[in-house]
Amino acid sequence: MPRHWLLKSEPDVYSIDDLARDGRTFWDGVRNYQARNLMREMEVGDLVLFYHSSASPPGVAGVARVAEAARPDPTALDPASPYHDPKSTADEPRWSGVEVEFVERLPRFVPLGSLKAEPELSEMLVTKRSRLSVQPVRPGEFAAVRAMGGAGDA
DNA sequence: GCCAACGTTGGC
DNA sequence: GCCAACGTTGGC
Repeated sequence: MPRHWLLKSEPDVYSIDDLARDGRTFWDGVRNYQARNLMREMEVGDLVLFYHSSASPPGVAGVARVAEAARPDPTALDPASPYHDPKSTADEPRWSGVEVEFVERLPRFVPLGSLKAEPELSEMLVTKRSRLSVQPVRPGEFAAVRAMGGAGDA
């Protein structure tokens, strides 16, 4: 059984439409240890809610899938990258990312306010831990959000 | 643009 | 190891 996750991206930087255009992308730039550790747990085939943060409104825009498990994030070693981390080295990479692929754009965007208003989702982390950019999602939560977004059977 | 929440850094 | 200072995230 695949696990389920939520990944946040600012749509001004990289949106679900960008992923739809690209087909797949390497999820780089995560610089939080808890988020990194969660990404390292991801396995190929795991399903991802694609969340637009710092948007108006914020919310879930689509679904992606883990295409490749975690590997070192090369932007940490690149001095020209905004994600450069001088404490990361090639021998001991500090940060990781995963490859994700586009699955679907939800027919209806599911705003954060709707997630918060749904009793079934009262324990969902995105409604409580607003600053964690990579989150585990329960199977029931994943299904409920897809249904709220008007998606058909998977 | 503001600010609350919260993660990280670094002095001691 | 503590904790103050600081920086960042992200909702509003």
